[in-house]
Amino acid sequence: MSKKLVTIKCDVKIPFKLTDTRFVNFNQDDVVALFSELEFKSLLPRLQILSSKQAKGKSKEEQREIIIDKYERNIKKFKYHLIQDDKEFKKFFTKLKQQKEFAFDTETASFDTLSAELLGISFSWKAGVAYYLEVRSNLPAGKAGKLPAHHAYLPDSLASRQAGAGKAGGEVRSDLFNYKDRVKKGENVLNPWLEKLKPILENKNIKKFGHNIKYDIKVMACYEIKVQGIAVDTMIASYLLNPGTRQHNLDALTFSEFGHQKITKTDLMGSTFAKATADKKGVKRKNITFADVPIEKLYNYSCEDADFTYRLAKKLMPELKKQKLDKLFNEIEMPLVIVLAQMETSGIKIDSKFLAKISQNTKKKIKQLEIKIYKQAGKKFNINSTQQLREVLYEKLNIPTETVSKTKTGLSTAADELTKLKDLHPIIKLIQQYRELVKLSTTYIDALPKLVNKQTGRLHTSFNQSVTATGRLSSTEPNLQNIPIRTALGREIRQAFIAEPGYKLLSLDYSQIELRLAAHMSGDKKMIKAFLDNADIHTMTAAEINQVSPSQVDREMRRQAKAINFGILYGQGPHGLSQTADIPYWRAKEFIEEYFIVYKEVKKFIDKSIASARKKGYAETLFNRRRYLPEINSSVMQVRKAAERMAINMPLQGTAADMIKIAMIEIYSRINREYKTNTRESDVKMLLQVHDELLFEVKSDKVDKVAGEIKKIMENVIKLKVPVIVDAKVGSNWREMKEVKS
DNA sequence: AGACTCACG
DNA sequence: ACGTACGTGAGTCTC
Repeated sequence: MSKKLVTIKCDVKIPFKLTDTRFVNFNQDDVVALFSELEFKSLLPRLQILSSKQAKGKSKEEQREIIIDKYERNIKKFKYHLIQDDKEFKKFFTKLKQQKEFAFDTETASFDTLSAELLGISFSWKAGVAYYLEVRSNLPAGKAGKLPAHHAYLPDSLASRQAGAGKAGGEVRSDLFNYKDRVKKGENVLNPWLEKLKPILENKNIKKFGHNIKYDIKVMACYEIKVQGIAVDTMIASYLLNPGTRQHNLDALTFSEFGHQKITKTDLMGSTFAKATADKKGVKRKNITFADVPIEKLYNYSCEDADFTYRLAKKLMPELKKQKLDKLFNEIEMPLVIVLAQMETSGIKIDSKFLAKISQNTKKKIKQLEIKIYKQAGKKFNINSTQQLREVLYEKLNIPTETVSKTKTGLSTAADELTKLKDLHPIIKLIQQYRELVKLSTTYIDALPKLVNKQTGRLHTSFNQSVTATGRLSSTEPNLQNIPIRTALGREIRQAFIAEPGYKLLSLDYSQIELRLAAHMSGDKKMIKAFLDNADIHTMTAAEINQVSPSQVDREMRRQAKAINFGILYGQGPHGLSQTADIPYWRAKEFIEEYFIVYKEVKKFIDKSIASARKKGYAETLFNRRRYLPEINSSVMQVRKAAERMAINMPLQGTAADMIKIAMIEIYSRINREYKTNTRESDVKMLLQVHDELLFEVKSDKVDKVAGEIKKIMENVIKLKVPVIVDAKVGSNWREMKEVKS
């Protein structure tokens, strides 16, 4: 009997708390037995290996070797080929040429797609068969160079930037195409294998499958190969089929769909990704990359990727069709991939000097606040620690806590709670100011300049297409969808987002798109009329629920009406409204009742959304995007109500997301058709998407024309029962923007 | 790794 | 009687 314990993380659903996380220890052998019995396979192979006699008492490193060995025996049944010389390549290439569709996957030395050095590419067009082309020592030397700040990614160019072959040396192994001669003559030629592959990868009629294919597109673009015929991204296919989960990585899908456990990156590279604790201690972390993995292991790994990407594509596509998600997939999500690739590659220019200046000022102010806070508290403490702050406020200073809500660990110190206390003690306001400055300073002012790409001098975010439950995009490293705007210092940060000389930033945003969609989808006559009359919707709502004429609506009434209009979109109840509108509970309750009398069809729409989600098991958008809501039938009221709110919100938020995605695709095609210059640059670049806003960098003299064209595209994505209004603004930075008159 | 807090739509 | 708006990502503290 193994005594080794396995810790399992469990999400436990319990009444009134929704979920909680517990860690439970089990005997390892029991877990193996249990998982087998339940056919719950995900961890099974690994656990079996680790509890085998062979692995007992071995070090982590030795266990890793055992796992890899076992894995290599596992894939013996597959035909994975390593292609290293021209003879093999020619044989492979003859077969590739006959294919109408295939999966491919690129392996690179780093994860920075602007300078990712290609190590190899794997291909598969038949389950269980794959080829890995090693190209790392075939790179043409002497092509090192800087990316121009304004390189165009697609349609045509990404400045060549291949920094020779690095450590592998610029040895040219091939004599295809008289390659050596051409290099000697100083001709600008690609690696000969890549040159052969280029027409196939660029052929629109040959379908390509990939997993997170945006990455491979960007890598190939570094080699001036413009991948076309992008048919299936299996990550996105999985996302559309099940948007609620985040398990869309290839390893997880391979396992859940085929019961095959792939070798993981960690197994392959050891503790490369292990925590950066070593960094903090000043110990230099080993920087292992794919480049350091022996080719015998790497080719199997890569072939497995291509193989299972192919199999997944073949399996998931019929499933998408069956669920009627194929149109959304083929006409929105897949065409969007290339748009996002271009946006990420373009990046946005940042005024780092300006941020450095703000940083200094902010740091000074933070120091001053610290001193004042310590004085008020009567001692020094870490203000960033909620634990210590809680102790100072609620114990040392005895600030009354009747109104303060609790978190799992004790009394809350969140902004809302502090606002309630702001008149009770002078320290509260100081802490509020301190929090704002520290937040902006650490998350933006100091963080953004560090992420500027050295080659391009610009900030390149990643847009993730398979994260959100509603169909929105998300943005990481850095998140450029949450750049401050609500406070004065926040707006200063926006000022650091600038355009190149000779260019302007152009912003276009949908005006009240979710409310307009609510009007359209509910068919509510009063709401539709308000939008048709181009009236101020919040004023109209205020007039209706207070039963006064619009001219009698004061600021306070409008503010409350605005809160209720937004609250409705999220299924908010009286308590929530009383908080956001800052009115008593009874008043909020009255308001909501009155609101549903005025906007009868909105109430019906809400009820219908819930009923439909209950019947079908999912909420859906106008474009058939789904969000599964199994909990809408929960017997726990809390849980059920939460699912009902999601059923109300998702069709609105999700349809808005669908609309802007369609607009982006159309705009992208327009830009490439009309604004490509002869230097393969573009006078118009799409830079960012912030849910209902698109940000462009546009040649100054073309701003007016472009603004009009884009506005028209955005407004006409779909025909609604109400007008769709897009506001256009232009400026030399993201803060000071003036309306563009059309 | 989780909890908390807070930036955005 | 419960808690109370939807959707994200990141920095920091704590263990």
